[in-house]
Amino acid sequence: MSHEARHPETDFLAELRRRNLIHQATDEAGLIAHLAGGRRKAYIGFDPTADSLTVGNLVPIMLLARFQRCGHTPVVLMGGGTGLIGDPSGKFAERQLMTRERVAANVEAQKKIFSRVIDFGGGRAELVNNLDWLGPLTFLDALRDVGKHFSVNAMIQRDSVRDRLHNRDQGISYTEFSYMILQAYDFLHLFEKGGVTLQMGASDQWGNIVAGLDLISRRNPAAPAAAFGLTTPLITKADGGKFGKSESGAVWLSPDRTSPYAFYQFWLNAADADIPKFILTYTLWSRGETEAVIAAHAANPAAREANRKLARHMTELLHGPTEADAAEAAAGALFAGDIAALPPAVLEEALASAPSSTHDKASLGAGVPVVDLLVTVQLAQSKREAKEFLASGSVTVNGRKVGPEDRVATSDLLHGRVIALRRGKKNWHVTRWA
RNA sequence: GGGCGUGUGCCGGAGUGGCCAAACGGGGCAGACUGUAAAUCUGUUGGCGAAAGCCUACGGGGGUUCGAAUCCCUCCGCGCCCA
Repeated sequence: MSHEARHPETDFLAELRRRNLIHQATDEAGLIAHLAGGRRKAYIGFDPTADSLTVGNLVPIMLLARFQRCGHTPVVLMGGGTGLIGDPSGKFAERQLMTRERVAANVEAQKKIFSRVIDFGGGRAELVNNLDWLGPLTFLDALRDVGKHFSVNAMIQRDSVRDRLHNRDQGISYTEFSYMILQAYDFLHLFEKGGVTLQMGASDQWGNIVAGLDLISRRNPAAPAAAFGLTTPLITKADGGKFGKSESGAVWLSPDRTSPYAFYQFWLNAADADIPKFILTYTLWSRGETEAVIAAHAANPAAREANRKLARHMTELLHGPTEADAAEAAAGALFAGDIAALPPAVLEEALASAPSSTHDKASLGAGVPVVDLLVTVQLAQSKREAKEFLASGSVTVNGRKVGPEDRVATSDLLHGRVIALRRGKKNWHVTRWA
């Protein structure tokens, strides 16, 4: 792993500013001095709402990685406790509670992702679960020690709560209303017991972060607490679309949910106008490198050099060099040339990471209608849709355009075992016959 | 508690007894152009079927009618006004 070097910058805030990653910060001057004063600890919380995380979570994850590369100690906070309650921020409706088993399983599954970009060796980073301290907390203790410091008057002013209070469709339960108290308590706990002095997060977490700082200062009225908050801006796309969605839905960070191939494609397909921003926001490249790549892209976007480098970098970071190689090879084989002309070994290797399925070779004898194949392989949702695709000339078999009446047969097999289907410009599917 | 209004496809929003699987816009998908880009233009957008057609669908249930998203009853959600 290339956890070391590569990131010569040591001034965390300067690095973030260069990359336009600071949205809001409390007492920025104080924070600069604080970080300059030694090795510090900062944390970001992650909600275990699913068994994986998406590219939408990548900014905060990378934020911790950057923090580490600047010589500090990142702390990953898993919301094993708060996840049992549910964050009302940004939600228009009360959510159904997840079971304890579900939350615990999600926490375990998410843990794996962090070690890909953060080095947990030798105490260089920490991973904690707030269930460890929220679990034992009794209701009475929470009300006396924590709740007493919160003003309901202030709490109902919070956007996340106010929206729900004024929303005629959905109110907010006492449970979700209490969420911010728990999250504030997390900061207090980590500050007092763990020496954590900075909480970071996406801009929608500002309220929760400030609530934590508030609680810390109320609990320590004598000493002005050296605790800080920092948020990153919301990542938007140039065309106004939501970042993090591909044709097939959300882009996840674990390979079982989004294959390295699809992950690579996601970055490769970034719009020109988004490339500079994505490079600054997500890569770990040095100042020189980011500037060079961005300049090259501006000079000749059609070469797509920046797209490829970005896709390669991100895929390697999350899935490792071997998977990145495969994704790159597949992209080259499927989009850059004549697939039918590739030698067997190259083809086999190139397609290793592309979506695929296995079929019975015997059925090829009579010929399999492409219409049916498209459906079974899920390149089309229904037979009617499959016919539509075929009629509009959007389907190819081994790079050859086919029509509604066409069938695939033994003669279509590449090297006796593979038939490559494509629907539309970018949707490939490799069928293997045995 | 009373009155008025409203609930349509992925979303917004027309439609007020047959011509409605439902105008129009957005989004999605596909084609052309390209660079696996953006913008633009074109087509398409419930399911099954080669087709005729059949099935499911206009908040839930029931009814009137040859025929209902459209009329009636009732229930539910939401909004506004009065108490």
